[in-house]
Amino acid sequence: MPELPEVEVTRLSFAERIAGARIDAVLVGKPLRWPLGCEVRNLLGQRVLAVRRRGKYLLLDLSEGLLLMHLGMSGSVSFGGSLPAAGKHDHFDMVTSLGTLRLHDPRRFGAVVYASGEDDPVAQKLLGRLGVEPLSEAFDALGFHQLLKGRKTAIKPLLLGGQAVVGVGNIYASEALFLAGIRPTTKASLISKPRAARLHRAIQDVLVNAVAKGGSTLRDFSNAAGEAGHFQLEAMVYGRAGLPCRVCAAPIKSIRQGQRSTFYCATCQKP
DNA sequence: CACGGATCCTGATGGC
DNA sequence: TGCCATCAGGATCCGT
Repeated sequence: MPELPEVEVTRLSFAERIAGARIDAVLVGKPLRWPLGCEVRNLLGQRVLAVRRRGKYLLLDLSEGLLLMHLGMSGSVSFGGSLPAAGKHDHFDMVTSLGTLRLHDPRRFGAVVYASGEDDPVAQKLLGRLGVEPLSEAFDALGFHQLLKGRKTAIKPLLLGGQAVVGVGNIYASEALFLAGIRPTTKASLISKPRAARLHRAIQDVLVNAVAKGGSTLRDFSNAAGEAGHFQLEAMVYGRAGLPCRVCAAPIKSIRQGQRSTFYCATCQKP
């Protein structure tokens, strides 16, 4: 569920409410992708100063450290003053003076990791190789084109890799390539400067729109306050195999790239 | 180093 | 309370 828009919508839904909270208790459930990396008692008494985002990570600035949260494939966060008792898929509860922050993650590809700060090797291992933020000034069309020129792989799996740009996942990669009119199988190195500029713009547009709409989901995404997203009502290609293209009515195609499904319109998107 | 594939885990869905 | 195969929003690790 969580690509950049969902993570950002989640962040916006609880960042202000949790700011200043004192951590009173932490309950861990089944193991997540990586171990917490510290004793629970090290967290107690610390304050949550702010919540930031880097790629698909949520970064909770604590008074003496940093908590990195990742939602994996199936994770969601809730924050509130009266959450129900932890269920079988609630694997991290942080009870604070302002409410409980809970990570719900059936598949457990998500993680909560403690680091002393962003320079901590633990944090660097997770954040150090991430590409540029797509909604920041640092994401520029020329630099993006330069990066594509050096890569032989197909553009769609490259977008998922997180080295050229972070935050674009399987849904928005297909959507952005549709908006840009580029076939997902096109070798990155063969994309011309104007087409790279179009893709650069499409990535920003699709992500900004998704954040504005409250995040997507094919199923059950909701933010930390329990409100659902609406993007699925407007997907141009994702999940629409065999259905008519919303622009030209040709049937949307579905293929596999790197074990992931890709959707595109063979008419609107050129190799 | 760049690339493709296997892998972690649980649940939903659809064919039989 | 049927069983089995397939697929699902991510990202790392391991060969080549």
